[in-house]
Amino acid sequence: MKNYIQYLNKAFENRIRLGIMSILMVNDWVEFSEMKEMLDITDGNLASHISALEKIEYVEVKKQFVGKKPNTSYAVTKAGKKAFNDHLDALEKLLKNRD
Amino acid sequence: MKNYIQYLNKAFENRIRLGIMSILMVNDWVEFSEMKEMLDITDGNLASHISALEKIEYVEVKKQFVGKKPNTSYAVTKAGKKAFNDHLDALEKLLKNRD
DNA sequence: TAAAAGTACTTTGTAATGCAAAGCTATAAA
DNA sequence: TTTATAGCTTTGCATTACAAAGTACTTTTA
Repeated sequence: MKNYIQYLNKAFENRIRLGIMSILMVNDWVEFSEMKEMLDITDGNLASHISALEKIEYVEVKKQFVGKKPNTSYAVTKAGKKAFNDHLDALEKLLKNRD
Repeated sequence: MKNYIQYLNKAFENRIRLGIMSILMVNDWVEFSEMKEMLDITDGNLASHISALEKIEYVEVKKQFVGKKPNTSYAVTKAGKKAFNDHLDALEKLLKNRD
């Protein structure tokens, strides 16, 4: 048997980061507050996980004003998409292609 | 959108425990040394993760002698199977049934 | 028969991680 | 002028991860 766990991406081990990525994989540009509500976590907690994904360039940020209110939105980068798909492939192999 | 991350099982967040469970889901009674080799981790590390799964009764242990050597084997319990399948369902929903 | 090796842990120590709560900055609305 | 909103950052504490070393018992080897 091949050791598939080595291909799992440490960045996606945490449930919140898994949630963030799975949201961003199917939604272009999601707002901070929207994401916070979807995941049902504190703003500080979300900020720290998002910034971890930002630091490794899996997520990009857009800051703008909507009307007169500040608004931050997030999207997954190309590298983030690849990394996440690779992770899902590894997960699938781990779970199904066992011999 | 429903918040699916809440249904993920904390016990399976770690990659090694995910590996242990996915091995035990398809193999009845796997030996300590065999598992250690499959996962390619230190014996101490394996022992601690296994004992965490034992403590919550997702894994059961059988100690015997094979010839004259001590031999420890592990299997997933009924509760462990259910918990793991529930976790996989949650994962799948998180990743695919997004709306 | 003494030393080395194997099996399966347990203990120790340290670093990393997770998270809530509080604090902060800036603007805007009441 | 107080309060609210948005989005963080900092703090502090508890938990987790993991390597390395230690342990106990048995067996093999020199």
